[in-house]
Amino acid sequence: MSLEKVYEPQRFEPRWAQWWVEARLFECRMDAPGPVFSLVIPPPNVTGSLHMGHMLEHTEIDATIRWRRMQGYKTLWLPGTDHAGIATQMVVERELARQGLDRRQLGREEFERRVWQWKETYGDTIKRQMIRLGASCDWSRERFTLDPGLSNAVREVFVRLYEKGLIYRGEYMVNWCPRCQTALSDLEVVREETAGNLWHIRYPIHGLDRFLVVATTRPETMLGDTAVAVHPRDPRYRDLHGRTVRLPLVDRQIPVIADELADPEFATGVVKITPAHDPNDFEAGRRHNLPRIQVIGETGHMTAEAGRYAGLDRFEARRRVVADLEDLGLIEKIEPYQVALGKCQRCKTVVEPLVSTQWFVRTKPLAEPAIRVVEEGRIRFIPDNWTKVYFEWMHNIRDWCISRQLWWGHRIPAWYCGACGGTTVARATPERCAHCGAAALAQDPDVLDTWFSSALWPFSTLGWPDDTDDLRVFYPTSLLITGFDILFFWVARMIMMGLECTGDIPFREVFIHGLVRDAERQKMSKTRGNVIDPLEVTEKYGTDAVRLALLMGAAPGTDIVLTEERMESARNFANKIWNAARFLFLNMERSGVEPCRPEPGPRQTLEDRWIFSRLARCAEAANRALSQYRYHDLAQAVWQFLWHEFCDWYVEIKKLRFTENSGRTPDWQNVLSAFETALRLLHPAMPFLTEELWQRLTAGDLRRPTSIALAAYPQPDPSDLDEAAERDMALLQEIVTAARNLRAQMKLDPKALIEGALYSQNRALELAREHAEVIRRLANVQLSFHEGAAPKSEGVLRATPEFELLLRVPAAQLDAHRRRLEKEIQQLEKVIAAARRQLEDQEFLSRAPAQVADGIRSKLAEYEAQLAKSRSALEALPRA
RNA sequence: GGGCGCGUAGCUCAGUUGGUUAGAGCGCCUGCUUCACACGCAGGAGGCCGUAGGUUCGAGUCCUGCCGCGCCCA
Repeated sequence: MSLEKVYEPQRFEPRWAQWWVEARLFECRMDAPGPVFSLVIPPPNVTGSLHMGHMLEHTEIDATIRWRRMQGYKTLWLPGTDHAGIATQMVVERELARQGLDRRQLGREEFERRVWQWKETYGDTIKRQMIRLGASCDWSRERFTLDPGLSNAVREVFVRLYEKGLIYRGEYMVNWCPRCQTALSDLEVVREETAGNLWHIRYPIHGLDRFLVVATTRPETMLGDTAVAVHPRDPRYRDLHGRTVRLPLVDRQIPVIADELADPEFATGVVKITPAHDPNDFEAGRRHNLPRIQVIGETGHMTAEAGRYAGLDRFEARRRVVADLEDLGLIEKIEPYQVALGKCQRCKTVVEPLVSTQWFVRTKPLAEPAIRVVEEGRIRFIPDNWTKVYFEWMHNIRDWCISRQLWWGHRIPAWYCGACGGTTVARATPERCAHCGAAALAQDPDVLDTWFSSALWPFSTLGWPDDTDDLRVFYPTSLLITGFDILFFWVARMIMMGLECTGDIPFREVFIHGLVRDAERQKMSKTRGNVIDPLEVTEKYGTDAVRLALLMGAAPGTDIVLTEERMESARNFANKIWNAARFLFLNMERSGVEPCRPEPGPRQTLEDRWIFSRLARCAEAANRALSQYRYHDLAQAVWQFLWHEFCDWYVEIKKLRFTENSGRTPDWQNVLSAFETALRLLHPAMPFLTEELWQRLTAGDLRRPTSIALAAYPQPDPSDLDEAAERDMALLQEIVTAARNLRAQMKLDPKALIEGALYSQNRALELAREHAEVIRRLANVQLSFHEGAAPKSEGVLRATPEFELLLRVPAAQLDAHRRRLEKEIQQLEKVIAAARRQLEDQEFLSRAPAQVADGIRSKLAEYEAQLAKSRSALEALPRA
């Protein structure tokens, strides 16, 4: 029965983690009662492993879902993983490269087989880690984006959108990653400010002995220029409209066109137009019917169109082009220039804008209803400022490139006819071309953007497009908890797809959590080497401690700073609770009390009335905090209650009440009931510790639920609130603190029982007399009690509006006390002056609510009384 | 360039609709091997709430400018 002296979470956390899964505690039964609360996990990358960001996210989700479950909701937390196309393919390709293999050598089928193999080997890592960390999800409903059901949903959506004209195929400029060999969506390109140059190049004007100087950050693309543009109203160049210039190095005559793309303010005001290698130029090329000359190929090497530069890497080509231009005297100048380089999110290779044929989602029609549901408040973002970010993006949304030149993912369900060239899009692999009936069909080799399947996650995981029980019961889901970094990637797209496919919103609330940072407020990243491994610190401090450390910092709208100190301090809290329990168990044995059903007894004492009143307030705060995703408030509320109210005062006072072989007294009933309730309040934040202690504490209760996770979450009972008890207790605490304070000031021997006297003409006197034992125990002071004011005799006096406390001490070391009194008097004079000034202010009196003025008046009276007492305490002080 | 946000104790952050001596955790100082806990107990120090104005009887809280920092989008 007895506990180890120190909290050692490693001894019990793995055991409960395993039991929770084996006992299938968190699998949602369809016949479970209560209102529904459902949530799908933001699916982690199947081949990845858990990092601190996941742990924060899962801790917040888990706290919320455990709370709802305890409140009696029918709860579902649906777990699963994402196939993460590019990332996973990269990992496996790297592995192949180590064996000297290339996916092209293996062929598509064999490569896919290898990736699946990889998934089987490493795909469970995340799951195992989540289980270890206590995530209370329903593993019977675990999903993977490439599961047959989910793949079916992907096809269904693709076909539907294609048939509605919301998915189309076309030749456009896309972001191409030369390393990954695939197109990327705009979102998958990250901009990085990089030091570069602005090269000013002279283009000889045909028929004139002049140059037109263009400025560019990418000189190698000049080989593909098919025009130069000036602003139509730029007076400097008006005479040149319609002329041509000779493109150096390639000797091609290209027109000078007038287009607003040219910014007269920027550099020379002349811009070269390379329709095949720049999105703006691509559009300009269309406007002016310019040819597109592709000089850079898919691997980032120059094409045959680049003439003598053909075959060179694009950056090498840049050096050569610049050198050659310099030799020709065609470089006017080179200025240093900051460029926002687009890089591949995955591999950081500089992205090459290329024209190619890809599949796109027409987003505008999907965005409109998705904007409306947020405007109407049917979906709510928390914190609210994300709403604006969402609107901003949605209003400026661009079509979404969804095809990827990868082998790992959902194959695009489109077939091209070898006979008529027509496209057949179908749910099931078609036998014949839908247009000409020919059997010569070849499926599009590409796969879909991973986010396409992620966008369906809230309903594809529940069985859509079939009309399943799960879908009917759990959709729309109640909540989504995720990070702001995937607000556009994922959240916005889920809303669009949810509305389009199911006709309903995918979730009602979206809580956006912060980023986990290190002690220097740096983002945690592998490249910085400042990552904290969740499993490692969990091993060191305990899962509960790491969870609490995360929650303590998780104020909505702020990032979370996670340091060793914080985890240590949370671990100390766990140890405190552990030892409080240890103390109770030791004393239960002495008193002959068995673990049993905790039910409160009659409240005969002040401390009992007080603790249940405080407990009710704590329950109120905890429930409110959880309902508003204010996890730091939850942590703060239970911490304050358990440590600074329950342990520091309540248990200390109860030490007076416990006697040997007393049996189950009302004191015991109340202590155990209060502690058990507090454990339930704490459970969503610290599931392991609370389960361990609760199981032991209630072992004798045959009617209890099998786990604290299934016990009721405490709801505040207004009848527990006891203002009088709280006032009395506060007064008693003030007396004890005053005595301790004086003792410390006087540097008295902590072990010596000191004589003292308490003077008061109100409640404090009676209260202190009734609780003389408590004061003696907590302050080591033996008091006598007197009505009225303290005499101006010798002694150190602590004066409050309610009482004066006098301690008899040797007339030494009084200076510190004198200084303290003088400072206190000074401070009081200051606030009294301020209060008086305010009360004499006619404008304040006439405009401020009477309540406020009265408040200040009574405060002033208090200050004045206090001042008088502090003065007399100072006078009473014997001269040293 | 456009947008969003932040600046409160040495550090990290709370501060609900403007109102009564501005709070917490960590750190710091002093004293304690008090029969649950030194991962502890008790006491204490420390803040012109970035800056300059404005609104108001009253501003950490609302408005504007400035300084510094961060993020997102082009």
